[in-house]
Amino acid sequence: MNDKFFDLKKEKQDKMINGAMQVFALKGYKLASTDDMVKVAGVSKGLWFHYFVNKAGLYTFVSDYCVKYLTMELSVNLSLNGADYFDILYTIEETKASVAKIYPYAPMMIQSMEDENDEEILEVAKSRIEPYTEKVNEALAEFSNERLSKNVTREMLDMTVGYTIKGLRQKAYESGEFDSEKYLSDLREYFDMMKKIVYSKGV
Amino acid sequence: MNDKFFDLKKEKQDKMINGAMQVFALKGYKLASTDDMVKVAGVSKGLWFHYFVNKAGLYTFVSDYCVKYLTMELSVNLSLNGADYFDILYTIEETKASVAKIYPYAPMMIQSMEDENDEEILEVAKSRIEPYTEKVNEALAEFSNERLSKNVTREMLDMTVGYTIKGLRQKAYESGEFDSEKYLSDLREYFDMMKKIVYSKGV
Amino acid sequence: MNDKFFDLKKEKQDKMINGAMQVFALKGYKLASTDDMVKVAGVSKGLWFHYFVNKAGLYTFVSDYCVKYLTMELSVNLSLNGADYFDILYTIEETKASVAKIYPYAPMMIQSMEDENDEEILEVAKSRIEPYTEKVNEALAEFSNERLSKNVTREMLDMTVGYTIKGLRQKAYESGEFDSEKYLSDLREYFDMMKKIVYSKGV
Amino acid sequence: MNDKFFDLKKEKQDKMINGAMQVFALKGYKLASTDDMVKVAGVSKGLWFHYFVNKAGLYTFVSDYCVKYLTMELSVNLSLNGADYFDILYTIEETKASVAKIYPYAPMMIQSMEDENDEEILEVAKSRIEPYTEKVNEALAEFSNERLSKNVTREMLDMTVGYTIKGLRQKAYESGEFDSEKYLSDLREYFDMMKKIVYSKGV
DNA sequence: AATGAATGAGCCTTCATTCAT
DNA sequence: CATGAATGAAGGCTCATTCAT
Repeated sequence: MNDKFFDLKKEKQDKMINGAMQVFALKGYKLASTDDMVKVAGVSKGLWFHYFVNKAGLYTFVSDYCVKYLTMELSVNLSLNGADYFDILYTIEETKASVAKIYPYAPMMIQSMEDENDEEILEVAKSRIEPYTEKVNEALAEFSNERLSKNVTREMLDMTVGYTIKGLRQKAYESGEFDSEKYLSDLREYFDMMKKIVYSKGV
Repeated sequence: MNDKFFDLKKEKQDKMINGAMQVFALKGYKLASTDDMVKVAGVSKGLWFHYFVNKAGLYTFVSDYCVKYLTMELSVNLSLNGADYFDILYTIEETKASVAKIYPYAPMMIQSMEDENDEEILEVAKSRIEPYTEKVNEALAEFSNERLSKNVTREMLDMTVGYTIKGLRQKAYESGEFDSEKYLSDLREYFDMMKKIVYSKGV
Repeated sequence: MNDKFFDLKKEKQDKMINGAMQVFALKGYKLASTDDMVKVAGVSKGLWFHYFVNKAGLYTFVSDYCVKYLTMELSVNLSLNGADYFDILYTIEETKASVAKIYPYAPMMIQSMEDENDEEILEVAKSRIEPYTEKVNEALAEFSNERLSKNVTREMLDMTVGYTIKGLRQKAYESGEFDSEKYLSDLREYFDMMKKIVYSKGV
Repeated sequence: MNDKFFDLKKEKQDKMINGAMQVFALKGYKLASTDDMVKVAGVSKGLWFHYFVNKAGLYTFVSDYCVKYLTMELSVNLSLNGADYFDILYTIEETKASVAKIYPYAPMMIQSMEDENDEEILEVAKSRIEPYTEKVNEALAEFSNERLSKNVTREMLDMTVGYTIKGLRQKAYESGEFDSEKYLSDLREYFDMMKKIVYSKGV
């Protein structure tokens, strides 16, 4: 990319980042069209290529930016946190929800990257998401499995909770915009239930 | 479509159905290219149009076929079944796995139809899937919520189980082909855990 | 072409000739599709190629056949004829109209050949029509220009009469089928008028 | 269409209009290929669609433009005119010939529109030509039939003159380009003859 | 810096032609 | 002899990318 992008007014930078993120997140790499971005961001076609060389370069930048921004926010929020499994996850999703205030499609972009399967960009998508995954795993590592009911393994829990969060997130985008409120309240309800059934009684 | 398709040798019919199903399931309607299908099924470009008029016609046929085939199989398998929530679901997924023996991408096609969001074909995708959804709901209606622990609502259960099944199914396709064995064993393990934690003790 | 075509039952030969003639005459060489001919003649696609090798071969045969048939008929009809300019022309067109009883699109085919401008078949179309033109010219040569009013040259007469006949013929096909009656009566009316205004008074 | 077309340099606009007009006029709607236009106008394939959406849009624009331009010119030239039948017609054709200086295929395009029979575009072709037909009829209405010889009806005259003009126009294109000089001189000669034979003596 | 006109490779679709049955 | 399934080249159209202004 062309670093002079950062010399643009922050406002314009964000308009472009948001535009690209929205289109990439909603349609995936291949179906994201430059014309869509032109319309959504109100920035001429040539400019995208001026700063980001080509579509792949733009994707690389946006996915990178998205993950870095989120990871940074997580660094702040997670450091304060206790070690309950669901509280950690809630904090993470809460952080995403707060990021969505500035970059409304960031949570979906993260998801979109995980689901991306276009050959051309696969490697980029997968590699960029790693720092985020790592951060999450690191945080969850603090949680002691001993608190789990003997009926529940940590692997099973990670799996079902992971898929459920993903499902709820997609649901939160159903209106076209990210519904923060609904998302967090759905999550809270789900986590509350889970706490009751996966922890061992004595706790 | 051209009904003479059914006069072809069953083998060729299935080669075409499987080819189209694979490409549609993996890429979605818009990104599914006839060239891909030509490669995958070893059938020339013109022939698809000879039998199915256009891409939308092919999608309509394949999605229809896929759901009808599955629904038929479900009719057989579900009729024998008792009323345990997870047993019903397992039977359903077991049926999908058995359909995958003949149409390896049928389970993913069903999923793909639910996730489809291309304007041109949206209506078709959504309408074709309904008979299946109905069948499933009908089967699950037999299950009495009274058996659930008071910590668990039926809505929450449906939600988390639904998302988890979807997740496991996607995982089963990670190798490129549907891994039936792994899928059913993953499901079994998950369902076993769930049975222990969502049913009320006395049962 | 494959001469075995003539071993077919006359009825089938004519069905094929008529079918090809209709489609070529109505649409011109390039837009005439084999599928149309299949539909119109009720003869399978392969058969056309079996007897005529390719589309150009079929066109060559049909245009040739058409002109030869007409020329033959003209030989008969014109031999009986006196030497009035318009009577000769009327006889010619009357002959075409009678040919149309058996090959309804023959008159239009003749016209279509004159108007043909597809590169691939141009040469064929132009060369095949020559015997007919010659025949007509030969017949008209019998007419002595001396009868014309001094205001009218033979070239001018040929030209305007030629264009007008062509126009009336196209009009006669407007319904989709050749309207023999109307065509001849239009011609008669036109010729009657012309006789009155182009011949010198004394005649 | 995209109105920004009119922001192009007049020169390029005309290159495109002429290119499209030439190919449409010579081949008719269906056989007119964008590749031909690319070659003839030296303008890339994508650009036609950038400005005119699709082939039908381009035809609509060109036929519209062609008729409007001609009708405008006619408004100027016809207003000065007396009421002789052939003088009116000559002025009309003279106007076409002058339009051909800038848009060489405009006269043929007008003819092509009248002859067009492609289903997809039929309605467009017929409707666009109407203002021109009206204009012509309006002008000819000024002419009093009383001047005609009793041997000649107005209908017959309109018919034969119409067909002859059409024929001469086609002839004027035989070289590939419109031969204005030849066309007008042919017309003049024809009209001169006609004047002598269709008007009643006393005039 | 910013714009959008211009290009051409690629995809859907049609249709003459081939060939197995 | 007859059929129509099968093929692939060509045409309409889209879209990432380039470039003159």
